[in-house]
Amino acid sequence: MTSSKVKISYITIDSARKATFGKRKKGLLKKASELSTLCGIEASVIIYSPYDAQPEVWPSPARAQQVLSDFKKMPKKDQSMGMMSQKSFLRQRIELANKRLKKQCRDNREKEITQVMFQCLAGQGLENLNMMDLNDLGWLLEQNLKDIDRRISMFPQASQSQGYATAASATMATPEAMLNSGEKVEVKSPERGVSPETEQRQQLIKDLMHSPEDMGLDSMLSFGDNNPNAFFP
Amino acid sequence: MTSSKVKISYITIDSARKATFGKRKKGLLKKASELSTLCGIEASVIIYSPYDAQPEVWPSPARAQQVLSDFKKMPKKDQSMGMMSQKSFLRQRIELANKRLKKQCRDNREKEITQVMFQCLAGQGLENLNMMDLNDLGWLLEQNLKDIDRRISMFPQASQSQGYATAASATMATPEAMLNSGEKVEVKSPERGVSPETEQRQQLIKDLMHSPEDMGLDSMLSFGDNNPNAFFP
DNA sequence: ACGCCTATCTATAAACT
DNA sequence: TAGTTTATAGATAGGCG
Repeated sequence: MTSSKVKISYITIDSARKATFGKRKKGLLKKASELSTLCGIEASVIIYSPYDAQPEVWPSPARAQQVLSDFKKMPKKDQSMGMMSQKSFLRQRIELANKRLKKQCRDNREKEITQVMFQCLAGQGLENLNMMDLNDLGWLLEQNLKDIDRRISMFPQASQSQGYATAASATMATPEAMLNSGEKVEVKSPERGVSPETEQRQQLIKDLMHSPEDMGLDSMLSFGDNNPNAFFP
Repeated sequence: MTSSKVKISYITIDSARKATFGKRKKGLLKKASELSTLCGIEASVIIYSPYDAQPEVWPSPARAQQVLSDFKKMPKKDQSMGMMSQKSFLRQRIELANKRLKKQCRDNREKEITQVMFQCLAGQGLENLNMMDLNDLGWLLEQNLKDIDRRISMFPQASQSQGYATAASATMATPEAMLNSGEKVEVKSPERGVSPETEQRQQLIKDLMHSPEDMGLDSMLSFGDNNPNAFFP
């Protein structure tokens, strides 16, 4: 059992080095988490080793990045002030956290509605949706249509063969109208049967989608930064 | 004398929290450095607290950033490979370190010569310059002149008086030529201290300077990541 | 190689200056 | 309030199964 004072220098024996690495990594992360908890501060540890495929990042890549970008965003004045009061420091952090939370909520909502949209495309109908969902769905469709229009307008001489895409945009370009008339009624009485409009639209959409799987429809319709690996792309 | 088992939860007493913070921060950084040394790995710790104006970043902002950007630059294949051998891991790191060193050398050389140029403008004359410096100075002047020409040509009716304030700060572009002569020797000892050549050159430059102490020449000539603000510009 | 154990070393909470 | 001391909790090196 450990007798010598443990010299801190590179361990040449592979197995011993790996063992030590495992233990000490664990210890370091624990210490970091304790410090963070005890003092209510933000901290981050990055360990980049050949033993792990990905670098170990505590508490998470996103948090680590956040700490940095938050700091960058802070007004110069605060940065140079000798020491913030604990209070203003915490307030600062709370504000930023709230901001992030809001953004997260927005993104989640967007993903949710995107799901709904695909369900509709798959023929689920809009009957079970409430007002808010319909509103958001409308918004989402609008955004997507704008995007489609923009893309179409990039072809200076759209030939007939692209006709369906154009038609799609032309036909669907009135999501507000869609929501304003027939749909709202449905919201009030969700139990009602499928309206003619809905069926018609479903058919239209199905017709419009020659082969939904082969083209990157996903990438065309999704937006926002869905990349969970933004930190290590 | 510590008796209780120390619950890990936010310390409400300000003074105690601050004291603990100081101790534990120190401990954490020590642990990190030990881990890094013992296992020959790259690690980084970021501590963002109201007690320090700047976030504490170990071993240095630049290193921290480097670890991340190095990783990003790695080919996908290596990232997904379960575990690199220690050897290839180290080779990878050495390559990247060398690359950085080369760039640093280039940048330093450029700054050196820029200094020389200003000395000349201040009337020091060219007597004390050796062949290499003269060559590089020539190159730098050429670059600056080209830049000036380019800028002038952007004014349809350029007046004479746009002058060299613009030119001075512009064009710090990468001179391939600079790499070819003396610099390569230094590359062989990556991460290490300042080589004799560099020292010699530093002396040369200092001799050329009116007042060596008033301008941060050292910081300009030194290698590695001495810039504490690089991470948080 | 992997996990468990325990003697020993290290970090640090609390007391004290 | 900050630095120093000291007793103890916690981390871990090396041994063993």
